[in-house]
Amino acid sequence: MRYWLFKSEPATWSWQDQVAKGAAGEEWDGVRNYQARNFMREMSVGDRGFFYHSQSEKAVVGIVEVIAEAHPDSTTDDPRWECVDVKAVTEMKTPVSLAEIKADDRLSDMALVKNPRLSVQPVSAQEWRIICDKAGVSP
DNA sequence: GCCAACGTTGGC
DNA sequence: GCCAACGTTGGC
Repeated sequence: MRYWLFKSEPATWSWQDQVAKGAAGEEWDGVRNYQARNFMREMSVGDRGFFYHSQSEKAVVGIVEVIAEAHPDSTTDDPRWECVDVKAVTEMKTPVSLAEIKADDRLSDMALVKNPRLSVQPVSAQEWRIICDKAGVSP
């Protein structure tokens, strides 16, 4: 199983919206970036991902699970764009802020820090554990 | 609201 | 295939 991070503007698609979809989940549509799309193509059902709120909040707020592998993005006719489906799994007891992530030397290699514009990115098993620990949830 | 960084587009 | 222009993103 691999770990990922999904970034979303809460005004467009928030953690609360994701939770409201329940076990049925929702497609992670709207990605129009090749790097992000390629990461989604690498995902398998059962992979876990952090749900990150960009803009005003700038914090990891929850954990989602991949429930369908990459398929055409229903919001466009352009066959280049694909997306996976994810469902909400766990809400962070304590959201982990970007400032907190930047302040931790062990997390300095994260794409979130190095390439903040990449909307879907991989997370190492170690980074996963560290952030879950900060969030007060089990990995 | 501003600005820097980055990715994409289109002309050559 | 290169590069300039442009649009978008996201942190501050």
